[in-house]
Order: sequence, then structure tokens, then C-alpha cells
Amino acid sequence: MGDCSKQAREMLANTGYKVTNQRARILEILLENTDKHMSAEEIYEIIKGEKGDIGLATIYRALELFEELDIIHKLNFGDGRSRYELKEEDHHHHHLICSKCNGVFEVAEDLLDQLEEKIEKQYQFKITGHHLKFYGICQNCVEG
Amino acid sequence: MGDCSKQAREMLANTGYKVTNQRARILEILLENTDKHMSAEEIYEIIKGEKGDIGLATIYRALELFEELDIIHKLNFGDGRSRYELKEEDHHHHHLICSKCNGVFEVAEDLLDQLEEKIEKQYQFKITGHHLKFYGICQNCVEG
DNA sequence: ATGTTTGCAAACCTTTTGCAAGCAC
DNA sequence: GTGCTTGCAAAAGGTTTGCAAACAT
Repeated sequence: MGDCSKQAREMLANTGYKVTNQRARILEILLENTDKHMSAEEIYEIIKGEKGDIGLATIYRALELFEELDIIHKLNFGDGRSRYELKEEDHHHHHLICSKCNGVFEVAEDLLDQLEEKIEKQYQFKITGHHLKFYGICQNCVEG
Repeated sequence: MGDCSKQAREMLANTGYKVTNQRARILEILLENTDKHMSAEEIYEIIKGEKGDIGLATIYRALELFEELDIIHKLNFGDGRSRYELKEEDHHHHHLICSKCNGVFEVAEDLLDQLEEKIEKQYQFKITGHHLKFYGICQNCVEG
């Protein structure tokens, strides 16, 4: 986990945008929760009650900025709210979404390279990214 | 395209749910637009001005029903509204989404079978479906 | 006749926006 | 000091809900 606060401030300093406490705290939370897919509301709930409150609008604006800066990814799991995850280089993965418990699990590997090549040629479409989600039943729910 | 109206009524009759003019008309529109990905609003706009108006709420309720009946798929292209497409058996495909014009194109083939098998074994996750979206720039927009 | 379905309007929920006050540089 | 950033509250936009009237069976 390490010193996420420091790491967050450094990342922001490199962007040229102002390093505000709010932005740093929001990014810090994302760094502390790389294993989750946080929504704006969830981040808000964590911050709520801390000394320096942050408005929900500010969180949305920060997340929008982080997305532009290519620091995070906006995800949609169909639950009516956007979720965000840090964009880690060389760590492409996909999501397994359980239809019973709605849990989200990650698949470490990315095996779409050949498929992308084929599509680029065949459809004349310059691919820059992809989202792959698998739906099904997770181990726990199968057993239950 | 054929007689979509008749087809729609037959499909509904087979479900046990009541065949109302509203449901039939909504399904008819979906059958007439298999090449598009319609939103509730778009369906509403088509119906608006016809003799029998349909409330937007009714459209949402019909789409929800059709989804439960496994007649349609709910899709999310990240444009802030849900989109729907008929679920055609033996016609798996993926979507190419252009970042410039926001157009959505379809990739006919489904080459994820091997990948799914591997994931099922490795992650003990019973896969029932998937969504694969590629982002990039379409032919038109590259040329422009 | 009866329970289902509809339309309307209001409610809901997430996200965005306007603007004056506050802060980083 | 200056312009970017924040917080608040209000607005926006898509979707859902309650309820009385209308409809399919």
C-alpha cells in the first residue's frame, strides 16, 4: 500500500494541474483501493466525516480530470452508476461479473491482440482500446 | 423486412403476457430496426405523432419485460442512455465504437469461445455471456 | 368480471452546471 | 494578485413509481 498520499501528490504535480487537497485525497483513495471499482458516491462516503469534507460535485470534477489525464478508467457494470479504476500500464485485464451476487472479479490476462489485428484489417477500424466483460456465476454462488 | 407487426404479436402471444397494442408496436419497431441500437427515447419519438401515443414509462416497462423474456438485450455504450437490440440466436457479435463520430458498428464473428473455456477452468467462473466493445476510429473519421 | 396494463405526473438518482468565495501558484 | 478550484444548491437527464382509468382475456 505504501504512502499513497505522497504518491498521489506526486502524480498530480506531474500533470501541471493544481495539487489541491481535494484532488490529492481523491486520488489517494483510488490508490488505496486498487482492488475495488469505486463509484463517486463511495469515494464521497469515505471522505465524509473526515476533517476536510469534499463536495460530491468536486469528486465528479476530479474524476473527470483524472480520466482526461489518463490516470483512471471509467467503467460501467450496468448498476446505474459509473465506477472508476486506476489505469495501470502493462496490466490489461477483463471483468467477470456474477449475476447472483453482482460481484466483480478480474481476469489478469489479455488475449485479444490477435483478434484486434484481425478486426483492424477486416473492418478498417483503428482500435485504440476495448472493454470485455464476462457474465456468469461465480464459484461462491455456484456452491451456495 | 416482412410483416413485423404480425411477427411481434405472435412473439408476444407465446409469452403468456397480454398482447397489448403498445407492446406489439414497441416490439414491431425493434423488429424493423434490427440494424440499429435503439434507446427508449428513440422508440418514443418514432411512436409520437402516430394515432395511438404511448407514454415513455410504458416503453420502459415494455423493454424491461422484453428483457426478462430474453427477447432483447440491454446495451450500454456510455452515452448516458440504455440501448436495446433484439437477441438473435446464433448471431453473436461485438461492437466497434468510434471515438470521433460515436458511431457503432458490428463485428459479425464471435471468437471468444477458447478464451471463455480457459477462463471457466482457471477462475472457476461459469460464464453465461459476455460483452465485448472495441473503441477506436472508424474508416470515415480516419479519412476525414 | 378480473387482474393486467396504461398514461400521467411526480419522484428518484446520478451527474452536471452556475456562481460567489477560497485557494494554489 | 490572478486565475484555477471548490462548495453549495439548483438543474438536468434518464429512469422508475403510484394510482386511477382503460384494456385483454
